[in-house]
Amino acid sequence: MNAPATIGTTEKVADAIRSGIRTGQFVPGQHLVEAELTLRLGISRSSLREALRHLSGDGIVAIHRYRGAHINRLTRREVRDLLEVLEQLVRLAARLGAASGHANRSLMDAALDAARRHDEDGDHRSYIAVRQAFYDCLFEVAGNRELPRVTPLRRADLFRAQIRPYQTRAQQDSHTEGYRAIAQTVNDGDVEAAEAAVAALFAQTNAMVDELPDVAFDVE
Amino acid sequence: MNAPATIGTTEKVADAIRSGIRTGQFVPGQHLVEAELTLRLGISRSSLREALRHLSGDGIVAIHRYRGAHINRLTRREVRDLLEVLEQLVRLAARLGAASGHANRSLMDAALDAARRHDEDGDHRSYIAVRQAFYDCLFEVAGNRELPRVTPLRRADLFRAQIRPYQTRAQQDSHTEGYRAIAQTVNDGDVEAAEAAVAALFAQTNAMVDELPDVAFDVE
DNA sequence: GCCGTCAATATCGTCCTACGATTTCATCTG
DNA sequence: CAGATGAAATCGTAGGACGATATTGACGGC
Repeated sequence: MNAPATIGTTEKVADAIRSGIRTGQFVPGQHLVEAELTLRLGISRSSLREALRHLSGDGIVAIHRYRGAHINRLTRREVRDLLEVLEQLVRLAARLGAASGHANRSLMDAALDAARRHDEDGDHRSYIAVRQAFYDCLFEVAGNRELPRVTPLRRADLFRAQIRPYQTRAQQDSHTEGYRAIAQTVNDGDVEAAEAAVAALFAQTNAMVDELPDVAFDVE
Repeated sequence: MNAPATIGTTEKVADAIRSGIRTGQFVPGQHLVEAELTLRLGISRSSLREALRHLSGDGIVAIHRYRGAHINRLTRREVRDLLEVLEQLVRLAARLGAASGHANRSLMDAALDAARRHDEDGDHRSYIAVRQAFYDCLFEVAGNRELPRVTPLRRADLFRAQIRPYQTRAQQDSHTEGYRAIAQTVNDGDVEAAEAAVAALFAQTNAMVDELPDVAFDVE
């Protein structure tokens, strides 16, 4: 009864754009012309505009009156602010997950498996899958249903898309390893270690942001 | 250049509904019939639907396919989850605000003034104004622009609306005093005291939630 | 050659109508 | 009274229309 009986056009379109950002089909800063998108996606303008309005609420697209919608492109400062908030929420999730002893071991195991698989093939697509699976599991284990709603993961996808050209394979692996460390400590039920693992991951990410060139970000 | 040149219909409608929730014009659980709202607000169905889609992103209204939109009504558990997340974000804001020594004293002073004014007249409308002003100031002082975006304050408004009939004047005053304490500690630049003040406020709110009757919440 | 003005064009914002899809609800039947 | 049934209400999506505004490129003055 809680399952969405059928999926609506608006959601499909929003998902298409969101996943398009992750796959590189849409690039941050890109202008989204309504007429073109309605043709490409085979939908009406009404549905498209509803979807864009939905995405603008998540901070994924920005809508300027009479200038239309474009995929957001974050400034360095926006990224820093985003990471600062994200860290708190992920830390809370890790804390809750570690504290709930009866946690779904199997879920985190799945994330660990995904991480291992990533180590093997090392594709960018699999990196995305690992990230997605990791956070899904973490929120599931945390058991707080508000958390996935407010956590700006989709907005963080923008950041991921922006830095992709400048991210080395080593950095990616290191990041995945960070996920693994968090999953491990959460699984062990070690609250303090879990929080420390989250802090370490974000410290690393923040350091990377500091080293990235200006061109990776939008101008102030 | 960063100012929204003109305000669009969609935003106006969304604001109307949001403020309608705060003023009691719309009540949690209420079914929103498109035809009626378009008449009441004097807008087209397209604009209304865009606004509703926007609000659904904030978790203020829920949209079920072919059954329309209704103002969300939170369960006790949803409120607990919401408060848990909210506390972390407000704590971050307080920490940042207290740490940034050069903070806008005048802003927090305004919040304090509002709180004092509330103590005098004690109207519910002024309570809302205090709350709004307090959080606006806090986020301003914190200086993190992602914070106001993710903080589920609008969703907390739903909670406020639900518990209004069960909240005593003393509880309201106590809550306002909590705002005052946070503002004070942030103004003083005392990071630890600020975090403690936030924790105290939420401990109090959580205790209140535990004591509220079941009828104040939506059924599981 | 550079800069401001101005018209043409592209695009958006809003309103409107239409119609199939689905739920809701009163009614009928056994 | 339970379940079937059909009408009404409501929603979801499509598509067209038109004014409003931003963008672009041409034009002329300096």
